[in-house]
Amino acid sequence: MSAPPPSRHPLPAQPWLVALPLPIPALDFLPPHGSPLGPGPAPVGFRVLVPWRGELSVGVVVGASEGKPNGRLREVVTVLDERPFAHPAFVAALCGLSRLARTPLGLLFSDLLGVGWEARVGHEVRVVPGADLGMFGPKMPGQDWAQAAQFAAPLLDAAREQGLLDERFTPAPRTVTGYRALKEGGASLTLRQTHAWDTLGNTGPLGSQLDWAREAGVSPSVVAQVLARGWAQSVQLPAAPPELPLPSDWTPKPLPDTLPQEAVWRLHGGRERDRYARLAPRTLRLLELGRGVLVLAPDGATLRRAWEELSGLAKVAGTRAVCFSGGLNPAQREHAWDLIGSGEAGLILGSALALAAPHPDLGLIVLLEEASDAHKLLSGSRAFVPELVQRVAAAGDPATGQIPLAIVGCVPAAESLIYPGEVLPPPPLRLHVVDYSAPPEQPELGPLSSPHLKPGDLGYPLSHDLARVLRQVQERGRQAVLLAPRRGYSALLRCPTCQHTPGCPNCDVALRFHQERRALHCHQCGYETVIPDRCDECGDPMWQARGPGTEWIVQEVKKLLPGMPVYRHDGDHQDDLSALAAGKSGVLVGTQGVLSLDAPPNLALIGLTLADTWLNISDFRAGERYHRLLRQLVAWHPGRSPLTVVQTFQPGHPALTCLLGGQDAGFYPAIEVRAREGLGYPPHRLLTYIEVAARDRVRAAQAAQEVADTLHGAGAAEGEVLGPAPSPLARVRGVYPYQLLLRTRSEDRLNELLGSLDRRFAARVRVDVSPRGMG
DNA sequence: AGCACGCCGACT
DNA sequence: GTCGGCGTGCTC
Repeated sequence: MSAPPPSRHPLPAQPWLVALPLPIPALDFLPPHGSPLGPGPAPVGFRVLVPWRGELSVGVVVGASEGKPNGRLREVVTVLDERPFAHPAFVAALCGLSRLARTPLGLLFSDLLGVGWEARVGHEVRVVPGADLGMFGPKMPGQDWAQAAQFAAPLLDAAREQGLLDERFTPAPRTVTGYRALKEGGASLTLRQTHAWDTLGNTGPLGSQLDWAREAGVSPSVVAQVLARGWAQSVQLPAAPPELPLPSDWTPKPLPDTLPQEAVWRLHGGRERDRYARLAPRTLRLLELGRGVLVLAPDGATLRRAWEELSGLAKVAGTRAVCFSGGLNPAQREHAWDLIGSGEAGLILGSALALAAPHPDLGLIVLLEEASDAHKLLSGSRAFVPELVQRVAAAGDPATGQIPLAIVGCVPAAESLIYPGEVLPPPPLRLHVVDYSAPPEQPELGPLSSPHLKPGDLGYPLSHDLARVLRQVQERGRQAVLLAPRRGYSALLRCPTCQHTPGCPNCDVALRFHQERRALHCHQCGYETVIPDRCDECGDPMWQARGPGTEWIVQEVKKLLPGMPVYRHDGDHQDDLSALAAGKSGVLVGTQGVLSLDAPPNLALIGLTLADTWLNISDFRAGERYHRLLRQLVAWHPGRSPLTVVQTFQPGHPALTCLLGGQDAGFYPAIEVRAREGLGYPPHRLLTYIEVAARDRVRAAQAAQEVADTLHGAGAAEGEVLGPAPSPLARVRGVYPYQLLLRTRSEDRLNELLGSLDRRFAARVRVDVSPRGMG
């Protein structure tokens, strides 16, 4: 950070590879001349300032350049850090993924490094002694150091490129605007104003006019007058460290550490709190040894609960816990990062953004709910966090090697079963299945089955069984939660005469019906329209709703239980649930998102109104996802086991029946692993999704075929390439996507095949090496 | 991502 | 004759 002496290095230094937060590959820059870091190895994970399009931009050093030094390279202007800003294992993981997935490294960095892209430095410039900047115009730096901000950045860069600019950088802590008393002022002050001025002089600078007024015991208008009359001025003061979320007081009672010692291990089953209790002794021991523990959660709700359960351990171990996620403001992020990098905070809990955490000695990474789809980033890189976490753990520390990885969650992903570990026993279960498909002589599936129902007389969308227990909930003043498979009133609106369903003009999907807004809404692109009076196919004025959504269920419950408070919680609408949280009787209707809330304390009943929606998705993970939802539901309440009613047309699905059979959380994933063997699905093969899309349908189809031909030309075997096929949504946001799937045995093989696609095609080609939620 | 360059349609 | 659409290519 000090001024580089204006001497030139005689040796041609090896360029550094620098990632910028842009969707481009890492670029080469020469080390800063005169820097002590110059001739040594590239400072991986350190941030640098580099010339970029006439200005300066922050980048992260990812390694030494492999190519031969190109004569026209620019130099790094300064190194911003004194220790790695991103963990070297994180950098290595991103480089590896970037190579395999053909994702620009900069895109991965901008998605996954959530702090530090703003250089917090003072920047001063002057002309190199003896040089003349006159050719750049009149307003250029002179012999004395001056703030760089006064000069035009492109002109400074031109001088920099010519080697005519001397620059120095100094750490610039965050500041806040404050107020300081001046000895001399302008117009004279009143009595009160003099008092305010006096107070400010005695206390020293204060952070705001309001603080100042409060301190002096006067009204804010008085201090404003002191300022206006020139007896005080605003100054930049170093900002106090921002407040970070407080750790919880709670610590789990000490248990012996019986967890595995392997490099990668897992812990599944039981209730969430049981798993944290088992994890606590290992975490505590590592923290006491001064090592770091990083816990990664897929979503805000899981992170909040992990923070509740684990953050109290840090204090016991004599260190600090920090929470790092998108919820922090920039000042908090910088402060938390500083605490991590210095080793002051040993326990780090966070979202994917915490994966870069530069703790100097990580002793364990804990990945929560590895099967959750929320681990799939929705932003540009579409990275899958568990895949990255594995790479980070494997890359490890140059000194200590692989970082141990613990995979912890409700139900193991089929991919996790290869690792050693433990499955905790399931919590007590009270489950009742309502069979919508069955004639009445079906055997009883639970304590509340009604053997005398006639077909078609089961009740829909609330079955008679569910209605009866709902009435009991009301009579006894208890609480119930009903899950509907979707928001809105119903899945779709259909003409009973001609079966026509209004579709989205942009996306070729059926529009969802929203009763409340009297609107048809596309859940794909957001298109919204009013409900047409008549079917635009046959002109019939009648419409019929199909497939219950939250609005419909709310309406049914209100009809069934007059006087019972009914609340709704979904993506469109969140009622105030404080009455439920206080234990008052009521029914909550929501989508799967209600699982991110704390279970209502008096919960006696959970109803899954139409389970089949989780199975009808054409995705080979549908069964796994459905099973996980069921397990999460029955383990939701931390202390009791509410009656769970599942209404379904497929009561024999193993994802459901294995719960009734008392199997543990590892049982169903093992079934999945066996079933997927013959299908060539993960974990037996790596699945890669390739999308070829263009505005013009024919061009997209031809390019997709060309991609397939290229893969076959590169030696792809029968069964390694599937497709191309038009996407199930024939048109999305105005483009026609075609899709291909690769099923490869190994990463090397995948890399080989993808290598053949490293050229231009007549349509946009996108590769996803960890696809989720597709057929 | 931005931003420039470049090549074809509707307009002051 | 230009203005402007977005396809293609580059940034060290």
